[in-house]
Amino acid sequence: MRQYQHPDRENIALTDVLYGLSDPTRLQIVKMLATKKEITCGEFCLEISKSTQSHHYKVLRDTGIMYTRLEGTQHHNSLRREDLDARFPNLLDAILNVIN
Amino acid sequence: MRQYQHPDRENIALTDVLYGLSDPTRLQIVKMLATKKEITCGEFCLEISKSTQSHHYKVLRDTGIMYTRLEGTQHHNSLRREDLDARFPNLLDAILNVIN
DNA sequence: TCTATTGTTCGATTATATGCGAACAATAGA
DNA sequence: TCTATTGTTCGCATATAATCGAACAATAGA
Repeated sequence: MRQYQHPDRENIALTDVLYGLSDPTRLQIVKMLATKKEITCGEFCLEISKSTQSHHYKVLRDTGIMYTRLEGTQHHNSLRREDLDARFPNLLDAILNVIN
Repeated sequence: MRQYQHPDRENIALTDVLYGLSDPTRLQIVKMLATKKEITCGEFCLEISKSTQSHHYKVLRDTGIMYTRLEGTQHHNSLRREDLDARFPNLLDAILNVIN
């Protein structure tokens, strides 16, 4: 693979984003993404198989939540905060601020 | 049936709410609920079968998004705005304010 | 008591989602 | 060139979701 297809900002759909965030593992990933500029896949330290991790990364990319930049063998992931804030003001903050 | 089981405020889970709102039909229902105090099932005027409607109502009740009050043969539905705002400040507003 | 109204539940079908191991692809570095 | 590292894709199994028609339950009103 050379590069990923990330949806343009205007093509990010609310229901897709809500779906993307409705899985506990993916919400956990997003919370971690919110704390740093970029995180590589390995740094998430998830206790699930690599293929399942890849599945969740793909969902997050496809729904427009996460951006993945390739550099060598590593994938640097970041939260698409500006795009999400522009499309859905306050949504991400409201979700990230929830105390469990 | 006599009455429905609605989750208590403290048992409403973020991922459940996000899942509940991630379906276009359910999001549409919630948007309508936000415009009135109560809406009966029939008043939603959805173009899907009654059984599918009931399924979505059940999801919205089970996830803590909607409250259903029985009165005669009609079910009066309302958005659990106070409970949702208390659990997840600004979340509902952020979602309802999205312009499509 | 009978009938219409309102909405749910049941049973089935089809579609999506989640999860895993194994195989694969791309790159970095020895 | 060979090997280790990083992460994806494939193929499959299982679970969950969405949808429908038909049957059912509860109530209101004639």
